[in-house]
Amino acid sequence: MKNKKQLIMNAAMSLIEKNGIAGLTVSDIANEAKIGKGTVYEYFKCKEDIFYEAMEYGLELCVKDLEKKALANHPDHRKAVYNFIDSAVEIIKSQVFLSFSTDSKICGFDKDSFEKLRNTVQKHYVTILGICEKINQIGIEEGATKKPSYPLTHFIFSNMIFSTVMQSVNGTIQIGIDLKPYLYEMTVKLYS
Amino acid sequence: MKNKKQLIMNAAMSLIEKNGIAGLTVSDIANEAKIGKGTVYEYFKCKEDIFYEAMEYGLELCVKDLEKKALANHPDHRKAVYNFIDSAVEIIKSQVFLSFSTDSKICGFDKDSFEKLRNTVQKHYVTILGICEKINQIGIEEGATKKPSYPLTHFIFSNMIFSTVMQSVNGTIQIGIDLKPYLYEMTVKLYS
Amino acid sequence: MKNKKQLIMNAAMSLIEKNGIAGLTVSDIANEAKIGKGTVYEYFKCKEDIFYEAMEYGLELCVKDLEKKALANHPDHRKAVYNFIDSAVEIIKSQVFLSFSTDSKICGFDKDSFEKLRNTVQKHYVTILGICEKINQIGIEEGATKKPSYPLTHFIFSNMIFSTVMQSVNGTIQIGIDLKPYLYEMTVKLYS
Amino acid sequence: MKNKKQLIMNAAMSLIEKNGIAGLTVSDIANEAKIGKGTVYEYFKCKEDIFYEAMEYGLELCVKDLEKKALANHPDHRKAVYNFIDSAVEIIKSQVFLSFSTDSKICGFDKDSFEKLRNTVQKHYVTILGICEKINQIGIEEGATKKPSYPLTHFIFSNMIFSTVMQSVNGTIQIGIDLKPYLYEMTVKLYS
DNA sequence: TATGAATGAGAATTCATTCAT
DNA sequence: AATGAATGAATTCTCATTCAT
Repeated sequence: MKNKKQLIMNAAMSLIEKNGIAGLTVSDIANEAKIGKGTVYEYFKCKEDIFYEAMEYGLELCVKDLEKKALANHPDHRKAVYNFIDSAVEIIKSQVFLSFSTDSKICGFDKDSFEKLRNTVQKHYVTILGICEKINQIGIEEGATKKPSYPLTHFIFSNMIFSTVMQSVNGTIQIGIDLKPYLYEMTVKLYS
Repeated sequence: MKNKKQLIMNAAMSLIEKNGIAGLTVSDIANEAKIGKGTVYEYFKCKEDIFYEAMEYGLELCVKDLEKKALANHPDHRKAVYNFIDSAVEIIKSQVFLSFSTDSKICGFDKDSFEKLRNTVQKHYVTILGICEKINQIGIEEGATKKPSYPLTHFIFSNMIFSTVMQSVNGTIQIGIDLKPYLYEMTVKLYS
Repeated sequence: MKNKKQLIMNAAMSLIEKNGIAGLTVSDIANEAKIGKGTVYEYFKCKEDIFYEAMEYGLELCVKDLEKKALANHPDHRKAVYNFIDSAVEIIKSQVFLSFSTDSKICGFDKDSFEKLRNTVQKHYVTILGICEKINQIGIEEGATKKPSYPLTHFIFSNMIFSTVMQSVNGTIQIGIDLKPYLYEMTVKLYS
Repeated sequence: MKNKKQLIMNAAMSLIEKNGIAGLTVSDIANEAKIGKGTVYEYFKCKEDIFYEAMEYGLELCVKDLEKKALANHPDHRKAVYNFIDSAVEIIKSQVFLSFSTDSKICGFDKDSFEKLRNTVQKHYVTILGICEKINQIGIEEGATKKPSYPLTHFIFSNMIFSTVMQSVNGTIQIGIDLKPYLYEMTVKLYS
């Protein structure tokens, strides 16, 4: 059984997805979590803390998931990128990508708390870039890609995947072709 | 002199940057715009309309700016990409990129209004992709790039520029190297 | 017509008398003042400020009243003391005596705000002691009293009047005799 | 070892002194008493009962203390008044004087409970006036004072002591002279 | 047109009280 | 007996919106 804190954070996440950050209320969170309103305050000092802790919690879960799935079962390079994309789809759907984005500056509540969140994001980015590097390592071994001159390429790779997947999932762009092979093709070019 | 409507929208933008969407109030907007609170309601039906109209307004300004700058003075391919990056920096700093992002789903207020905003975004994306295509046309003429098999590449290009610039501007990533040459190098690879 | 701030303070005073400090609510204050709840917050930052400002305001009114009445129409010594008692009855009934009492330390909200209130009380005490001195001056001229060796006597005099009147008004003590002549007699003894 | 009930009442007293009545919470009482919150409700029906019982309990202790100390060791009149003053200082410091004061009408919670408290106060006043009478009896025997025409004088005497001591202890008045001899002098005058 | 005082619905937060352990 | 997690009613406070001027 999940503990109450996680229940509250999950409820908050799911409500943010439904109503946006400006529409998030503690009453709704309590209802969604099927607990009393007062109970929320036994676990969190204030509403903003729920937001920021939920972001950090979701972020951690996602990065762990990404880490586990991307390189599971000794994939070849193409499979590893596909896994990365699949994981990205999950993450986007769970809305945690929000916290990867510095748009959280805008979505968030105040600058101080945002700083704390940004630090967490940066910490997790290190892990993500490490995953990207391992994926590219496979590509290098296969002769498909090269080692990039700067780690920034890994960053561009992960951003390409996440931004494309996000806009595809959310319908901002309508794409007629199969995304995965195309993104793989682009990946190979980026690391060429 | 700007008209009142623009004054209000600019005030809203600047406040969103400072306090986030959850912290946006009509009182603050009126103060920032140095007009009366009641006057705001002479120009906008409700607070959410300010948000959405400001987004659309800013978006339009930005895309126009992008269109004008990127291809000004018959640039070569590298210069055109550099111009695109410069314009992206401006756009990011003005926070309008928010509306490009489907995170606005999360930042926004309700799903119906979001649909309207998304349609505007899609319309502008067409313009942006057109700009990207024109830029690449220059690359093709120089022999630096090829015509991509799918327009999605233009989309990936613009996302690469915007996401990298955004995170650089906002400090989520610290980059030791000079961004422009590196992004140009990646552009050439993407379109190879 | 009284201004809104005074309306709110009067409402608060009257409710404190009815329900005590622990029972004071902003909703009740708004209802009593026949204004909207939000309006209260246009005039006061928070509930505690209403309490402290009302105390200071009431205190000032009372001291002014005391000053005006006690020595009105060139009274003889007995009449001056009687006037003082009459004014004390008014003050006690209006509940402002609360703020004379350091019990406000207990009734109040926090130590910092209490300090501010105490300073106001001390300031007004100076005025009150001045009134007492003037009253005694009349007694001296009549040969009824003497100048006390210390001003503390004035203080004891005013406390005697206020505490006796308070407990008589509130019914803590039941007194069979006519209070005024008795208190006058005691006054003469104190200043003998 | 004190029993739980007394522990709770002492905790409440000490918290009222710190935070005022409006700031008194059952949680704080439980913490201060180092017992569980639920345990408080094993000994008291509700929060207000703690307040009123604590008042009565403290009052009883004080009056007993006053009774014991004032006339201990066959004091002369001056010594008896000094003892009374010393005891008053103790009582003021323990904050129970609050319940002597009809300001408790304001500090308290509701009128019914206040009636009960007032009855207790009146009962104890009888004892106090008895003590004052005994003290004055000594004065009469010494030829220093006379029997007052009304018992109200005892009341005025005790009020003079308590109000002066209270405001001295709490700092509302700053007194340069030694309080005890002065109050004794006044006492003799009152009973002259 | 422009204003900002007034409002009250609704949000955040507190806390007395209960009850399962 | 003792506890403290859970609760929701009640409270403080906010702020979008209105409307008289």
